[in-house]
Amino acid sequence: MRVGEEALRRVRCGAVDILPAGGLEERLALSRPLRVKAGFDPTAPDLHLGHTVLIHKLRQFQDLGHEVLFLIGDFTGMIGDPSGKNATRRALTRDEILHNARTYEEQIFKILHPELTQVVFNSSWMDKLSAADLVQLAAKYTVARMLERDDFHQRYMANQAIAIHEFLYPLVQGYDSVALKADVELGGTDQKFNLLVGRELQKAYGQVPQVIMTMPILEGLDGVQKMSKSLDNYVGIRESPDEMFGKLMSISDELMWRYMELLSFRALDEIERLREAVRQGQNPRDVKYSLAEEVVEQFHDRQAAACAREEFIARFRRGSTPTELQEIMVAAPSDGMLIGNLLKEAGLVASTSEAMRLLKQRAVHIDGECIEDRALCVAPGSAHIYKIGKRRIARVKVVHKVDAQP
RNA sequence: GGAGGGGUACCCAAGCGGCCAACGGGGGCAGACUGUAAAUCUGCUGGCUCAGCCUUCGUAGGUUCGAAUCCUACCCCCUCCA
Repeated sequence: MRVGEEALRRVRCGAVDILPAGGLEERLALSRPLRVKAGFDPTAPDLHLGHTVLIHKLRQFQDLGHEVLFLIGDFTGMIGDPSGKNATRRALTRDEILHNARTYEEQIFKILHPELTQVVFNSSWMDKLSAADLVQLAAKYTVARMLERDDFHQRYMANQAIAIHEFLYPLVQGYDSVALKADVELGGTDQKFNLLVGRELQKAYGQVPQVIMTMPILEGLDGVQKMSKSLDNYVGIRESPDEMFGKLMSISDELMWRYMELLSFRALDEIERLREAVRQGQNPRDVKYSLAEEVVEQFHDRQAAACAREEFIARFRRGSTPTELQEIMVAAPSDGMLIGNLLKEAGLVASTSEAMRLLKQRAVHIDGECIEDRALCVAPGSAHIYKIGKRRIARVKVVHKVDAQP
């Protein structure tokens, strides 16, 4: 295997840090498949676009014939990485983690080559580690060096608590690299410290330290915080084309460029051209359309992406009702049901109080007609299209309730 | 072990006997506008049989005509000193 200039450029593209300098070139020159590791915390059952920045990079390594070690941190998940957070994180239960981990495997192969991917769980070696082994591991690193990590440092300086077990996280993650004999480890920029600990530990265990590579962190839909399930600012890779498309259209015009860089396969100069066009007065909406379409296509297919676009335009630009309507059945007593209760029963609102508010705000429509009368009583036997705001819409069929015999 | 600070709605955070369903900000939702579920502006944001009623301010009691606000006990979190 010869290291082509082009291949090297592709692998390096987008990375923030590659350490040590020149290390990647050396490894690639070894002419054997490298063991490329990336770890994922199974804290949420769904992978989202934030993860794909890293997974795309893994895929590029595979395209060059290297082997990917997709590590599911089921053991570390129970510690909860405090990286980038200003507080200790809640530890997950074993069941939650196992459930989440299982769904990961189904999802990653939308991007990765199965035959070049090894899915591994760090519990498989961590569970075997004895308390003595763990003490030995902990002896390989010092408190002072641990406190160098930015978030630990800040919390320490701010007199905020740092639990002892949080120190274990970087150690265990580093030990994973030892156990896997990783050649390269990828991670987000917030993982830099942990990745470096991996190098130290590999050295301490007599291995050649891995090359580390950090990728930018993708901001969530709010454009400020990192994309994460817990902040509900994410686009899951298993979401429907319409949902994905819509969510991507909801990002701000500014954030769109960031997504373009990190999620699109477009060449940099093409992105620059689009930027210029918008500066010249082209509607950024149209650029967003094409971005959303490209991303949907990555996880579904071309046709689904085109449909999603059509659907979006029809629904939000022209205000027409979606082609596929959700149908909801609600059972009402024979003398009818108040509109507030009906909306709640149909699951369109969380409470009758919310229904009342929305009625007052002129947000409720039945068959396109705005409803303001909170005393409106809907008799069973009817079926209409109920719309609340722009996005909540369903055909609600009101049926007769079978009264329980006294 | 000792001393101190704190637990308020989805989150942050005011309030410290009645004007508190609880200031303000974030988030969310809705309306207007629009070039988009962008931006901007406005409103809403505990529940219900909704111009009224019911339940919330760590938990359980108590004082009072009346408590998130005072008292007692308990639980939890944080800091400092050992």
